[in-house]
Amino acid sequence: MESPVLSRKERERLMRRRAMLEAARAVFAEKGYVDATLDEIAQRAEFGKGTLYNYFPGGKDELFFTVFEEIFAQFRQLIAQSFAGAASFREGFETFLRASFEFFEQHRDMLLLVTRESQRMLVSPDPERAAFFQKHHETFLELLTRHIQAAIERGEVRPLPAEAVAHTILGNLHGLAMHRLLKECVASKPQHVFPTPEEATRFLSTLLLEGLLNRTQTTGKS
Amino acid sequence: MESPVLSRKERERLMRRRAMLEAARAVFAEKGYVDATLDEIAQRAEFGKGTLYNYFPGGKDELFFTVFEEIFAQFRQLIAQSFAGAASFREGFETFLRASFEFFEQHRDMLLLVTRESQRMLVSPDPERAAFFQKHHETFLELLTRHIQAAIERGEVRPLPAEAVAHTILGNLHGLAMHRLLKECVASKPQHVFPTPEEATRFLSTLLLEGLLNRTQTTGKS
DNA sequence: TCAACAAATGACCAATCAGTCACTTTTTGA
DNA sequence: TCAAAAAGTGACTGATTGGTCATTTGTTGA
Repeated sequence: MESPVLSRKERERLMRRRAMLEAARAVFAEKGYVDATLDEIAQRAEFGKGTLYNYFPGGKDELFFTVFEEIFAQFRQLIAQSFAGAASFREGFETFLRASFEFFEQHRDMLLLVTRESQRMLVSPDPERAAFFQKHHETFLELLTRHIQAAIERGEVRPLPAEAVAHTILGNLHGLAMHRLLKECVASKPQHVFPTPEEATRFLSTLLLEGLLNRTQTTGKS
Repeated sequence: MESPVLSRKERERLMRRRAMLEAARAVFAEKGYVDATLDEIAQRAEFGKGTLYNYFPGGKDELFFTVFEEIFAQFRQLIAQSFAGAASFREGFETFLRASFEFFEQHRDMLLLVTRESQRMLVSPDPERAAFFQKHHETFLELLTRHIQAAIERGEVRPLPAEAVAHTILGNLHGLAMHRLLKECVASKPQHVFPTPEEATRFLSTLLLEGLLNRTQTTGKS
């Protein structure tokens, strides 16, 4: 990002850091914050536990926060790119949904990690943790709110409180992604409801943009 | 429920059980499952820790599951009552939303508890916990799905997959309740967006039933 | 080659806490 | 009244695990 040339040592150090973060992400996703142990992360990264502290002096917390910083940065980028250059709110919105479902499908471990920890941390009794997650959460809301507010002013979207709409959209996205993941995991029903990101997008787009009420009743039924 | 007359001993035993469950609920809500300690629960209930094991031989887990059984039972009742006797889906749906927001407002600790633990437990690595929460989650979905499916068949609601709609509704409900709670807690913005359950209901009802898109564009703007 | 420095390591320590059980207190009913 | 049974108790134990640091291993450059 800043300096184009790094010494071999610096590059190696970054590689090791990366390996540790990958291991941490995998273990956190599989076990959750509390049940994840530094021993397992160290083992998975093929380092001694002490070495972790060379790279992340803050220990478990620093690893955890860093993992989330990266996930959140990716998601912020996803929001920005989806709406950039869209001709209408609807178009940007559907691009955003599609990209998100694809993102969660490709990074299932992140979805699990976010589900397991993000909501929980928002209301953590530890004020530092709560503040970290609330800050990022608000950033997402602001990014989305901007586009929604603009769409409302253009008359594309109903005049509802934009921030609440943003919150709703994020909640729905996460909820539906989880719904798909759960349906897949719970053995009783083999297929999940929306096999492709495209179908999930259509469903959520229809529901949120057009509403639940049926507007084609004019012909009557049967 | 079964026997109308209980001996004094039996009644006293039930009262003590109740006190322990109240204490457990409070501590779980405040600290979360992992950080809640049996010592604190015992102290809060004004019993020795050993006594807890007389009433809940399964220890921490049994206390936790029992607390959730009760919350879930209350919420099932709330769903059933809301739709019973409603003239239309819309009416039942709005009653359900209103009752839910009021429920969460009165039982803030339950909302926190559910937020903190329920999602997390749905994807718990412990299969027993995951199964317990998935079972209850599916029951909620089924209850709602029934009403939605009927509304679709009556032509009141768009022909969308009913179960996915149910999932979406539950997610939105929880999400908006959390949004209100967070706005209240985070000091930066003193007021929350929807001060009353009624306003929250109107917002969510409009959004989900009518959709985001503005349908009053015929007059054009300004 | 090797001394000086840097990095890696994992045995160890201290803290936490669920669960146990030998002991104390209360209740019972004869 | 009082012995036996029931209920209550909290100090203790064993297991877990985040974090430390003395030691080992590897690297550098003269």
